[in-house]
Amino acid sequence: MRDEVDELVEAWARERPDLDLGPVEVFSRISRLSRHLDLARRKAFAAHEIEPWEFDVLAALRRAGAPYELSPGRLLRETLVTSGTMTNRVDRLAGRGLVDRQPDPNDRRGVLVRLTPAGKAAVDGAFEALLTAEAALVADLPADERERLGALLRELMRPFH
Amino acid sequence: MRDEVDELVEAWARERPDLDLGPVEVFSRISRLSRHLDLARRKAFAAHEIEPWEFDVLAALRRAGAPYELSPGRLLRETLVTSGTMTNRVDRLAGRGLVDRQPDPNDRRGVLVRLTPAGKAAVDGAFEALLTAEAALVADLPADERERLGALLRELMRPFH
DNA sequence: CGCATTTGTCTCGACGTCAAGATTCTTGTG
DNA sequence: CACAAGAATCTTGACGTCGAGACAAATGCG
Repeated sequence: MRDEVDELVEAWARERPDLDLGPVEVFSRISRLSRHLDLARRKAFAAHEIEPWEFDVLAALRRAGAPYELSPGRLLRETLVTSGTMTNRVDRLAGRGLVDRQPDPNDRRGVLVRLTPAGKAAVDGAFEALLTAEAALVADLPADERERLGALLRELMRPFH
Repeated sequence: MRDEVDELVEAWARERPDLDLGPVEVFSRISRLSRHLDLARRKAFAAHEIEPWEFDVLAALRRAGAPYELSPGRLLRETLVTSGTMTNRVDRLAGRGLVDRQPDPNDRRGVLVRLTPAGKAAVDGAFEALLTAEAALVADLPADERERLGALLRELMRPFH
C-alpha cells in the first residue's frame, strides 16, 4: 500500500539518514493531493465550461447570498489574488455575462461585482458537479474516518490563523 | 475551534441546504493548507536564497544520489511541469551555478543536468530549514495522530495512482 | 474647514508557465 | 543498411499573474 510519497521519503532517507522526515509524510502528501485536486476540479467543471479561477470568484459571490454582490477588494481577500488579477478576472467574467459591475451607492470610489442570473446558474451547476466528483474520491473512506480526517486537518490549519 | 473552512461550509449550507457538503470539509482544507504551505516554504527558503521552484528541481537531483544527475525529461516528470518550463528553469539554475549540463554519454540527443557542489550545499541547507519549519507546524499534534493523518492522506491519494 | 493620510480600484510592464512545433538523434523493421 | 517512426530537448508566441504605481474619493486630524 505504498504511494509516491513513500518513495520520495525513502529516497531522502537513503541520502540523508540523519534527518527526521516525519513532517514530510504529511505535508508532501497535502501538496501533491492539492495538485491532483486541481486537475480533478478542472475536469469536473469542464462540462459547465467554467475554469477553476472563474469558479473561485463566482462561488465567493454565490456564498455571499442575495443579492450576490461583493466589492473587488472583498473578492481579492476571499480568493487570495492581487488587485490587478482581480480586475482582469472580473473583466473576463463580465465579458461572458456571468457578472456585472454596479456603482457602490455608499462609496463613489467603489464598485460592486454582482452575479447575473446566468452566473448563478453556472456556479450552481459547477458546484454540484464538483461535489459529485469529490464524493467519489472519498467513497472508499468510512464516514467516521472521513470525519476524523477533517478534524485532523482543521488542527493542522491552526498555526495559519 | 472553528476555522476558515467551517465558515465557508456554513455559508454554503445557508445558501444550498439541499447539498451534502461533507467532502468540502476535507478537500477544501487540503487546498487551503497547500496554499499556506507554499508561503511557509517560501519563507523557510528565503534565508538560503532559494525559490520553491528551484528547490523542486534541486531536490529531485539530490534525491537521485551521487553523481546527482538526471535528464530533463526525468526532471519534468518528477516536478510535473512542461518541457519549456524545465528548459527555462535549468537555464536559470545553471546561470546561478547550482547545476550544469553534461552531454549524455549514452544518447547524443540527450543531456544530463547535474548538481554542482554549490547546488548540493544550497539544497541541503534549504531542506533542513524546510524540515525545521514543518516540524514546528506539527509540533502540537501527538505523534500517533500525526501518523494516523499520514495514513489517511495516503488512503486519499489512492484514486490518483 | 483645509490638508494629509488612507482606502479602493484600475493600469502597466515584467515574468513564469504552457502547448505546439522544430530540430536532432536513436531505434526497430523490412 | 536504409528509412520511417519514435524519443529527447529546445524554441516560440500567447496568456495569466504579480507588484508597483496612478488616480479618485473618503476619512481623520489639527
